[in-house]
Amino acid sequence: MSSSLTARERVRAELTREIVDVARRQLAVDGASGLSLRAVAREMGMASSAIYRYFPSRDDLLTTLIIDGYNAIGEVVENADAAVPRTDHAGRWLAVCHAVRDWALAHPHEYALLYGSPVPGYRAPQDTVPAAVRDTVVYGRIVSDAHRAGALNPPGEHPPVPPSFHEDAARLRELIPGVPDNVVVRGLIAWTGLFGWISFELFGQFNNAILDRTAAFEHTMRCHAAILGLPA
Amino acid sequence: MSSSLTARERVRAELTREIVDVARRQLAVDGASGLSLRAVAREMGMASSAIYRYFPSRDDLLTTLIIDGYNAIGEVVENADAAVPRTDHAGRWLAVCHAVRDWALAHPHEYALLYGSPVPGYRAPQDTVPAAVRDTVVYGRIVSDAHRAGALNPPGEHPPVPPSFHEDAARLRELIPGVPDNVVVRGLIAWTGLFGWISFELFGQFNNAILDRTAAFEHTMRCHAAILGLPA
DNA sequence: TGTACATCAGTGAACGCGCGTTCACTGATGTAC
DNA sequence: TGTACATCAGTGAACGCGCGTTCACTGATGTAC
Repeated sequence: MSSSLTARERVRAELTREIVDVARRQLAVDGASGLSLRAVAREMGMASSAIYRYFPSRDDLLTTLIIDGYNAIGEVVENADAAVPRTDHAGRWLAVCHAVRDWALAHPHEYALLYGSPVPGYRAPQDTVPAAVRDTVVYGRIVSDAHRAGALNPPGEHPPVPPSFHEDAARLRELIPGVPDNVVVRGLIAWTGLFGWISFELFGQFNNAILDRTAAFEHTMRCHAAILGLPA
Repeated sequence: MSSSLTARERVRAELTREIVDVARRQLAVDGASGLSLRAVAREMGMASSAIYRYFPSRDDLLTTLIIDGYNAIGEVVENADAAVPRTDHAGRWLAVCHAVRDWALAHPHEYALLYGSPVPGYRAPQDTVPAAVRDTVVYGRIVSDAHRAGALNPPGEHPPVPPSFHEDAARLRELIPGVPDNVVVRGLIAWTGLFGWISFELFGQFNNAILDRTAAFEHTMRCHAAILGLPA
């Protein structure tokens, strides 16, 4: 119960949250390498050394931002999926695609922190893993739901699966239960294709090449659904 | 003719090259944000101000590194393509895929500079464009060669093409001449899938998920070829 | 309810570091006659 | 071939800035009796 917290504890929780908020705002403006404890302290009107009462180092603050970011994407994806009828698998896939892209366009630097080049000198601790797979679980569930509904039939030829991929596919089935190897690959293709697209769009590779990106994205993700074998 | 250069000009050209080499080595170790003119000067045993006789600013040096990087990828891709018989279109595609990935694994920080998060505060000038599309031209040629050979038939359903994507597809046909819209999309999917994969692998998204990455990559790119409709 | 002590938040100065860029200057290389 | 002048490369000091982190200290909040 929150009323059982002492005044000190409540202030501490509040200030911790505020530090993270300020840091996130600076991240949004300057990018990860522009994030500095001193700047955060300055904006909060406190001594730079005071931050160390809340975060033992800059890297810990970064870790918090990363976990928050993954959770933000995870939440947005979960909500998008939940808003579509369970049996409309293609619709669910399209909804989550748009959700990720919209979030990325609204938070480009946060997206870059999660899916772009690693921050030099920073080693992500294992704590980020649960948050990092939160969205992935949703993609996997959509595909395996479709498979369980019996309507999943990826078109075209399927090259023979090499033995060692068979092992990796087995591991990936923790996220997409029950589907055969050729569906796992198509899932991988959709997954890397979704984020490959967004990264290309955000990082400038589509400049001078694709103008109506929303339309091109929508169409491309529809094609991914067709390639996955999701009934339209 | 190089013998017509004065001694001064020859030394200047040599030193310029050496500065770029040292900078590239530092980039490889510390990443883009760790690249500093002072460190380059230190390693070359000259005053930091001397660098300014060769590059007007740090950004200009970065631009040179970026252009060199795109050219390195372009060359590697061109060579890989050239080593495969012209009519083996799937083989050509697989060869260029491996070429890009091998280069990226060997030069992770350079790859990140080209395809990762934008360097904060750096605006890429228009000069980088010709080098940046050098590899893309090769992918486009493989697909349009296959199309011209009459053997290109992307399997599965093709969602209706929205009008504004039709316009973008027309622009993209400068790189993949002659192919219909549905092939353009599949080309986009293969392209974003290739780089999406490599970025995921390099930036850590495959940790704890895919172990034999070379096998998984090979298989996935084979599937991309099948999806494109390249005869195996 | 009041007092004594422990815990904690926040301060401000300091350490030690690195950076990009400018500027007046020296000395060597190239050019024109 | 030799001299006078212009061009250029490289120096070293300086400007002005920012950073992460540590440390001894003050003063307020919480706890135990």
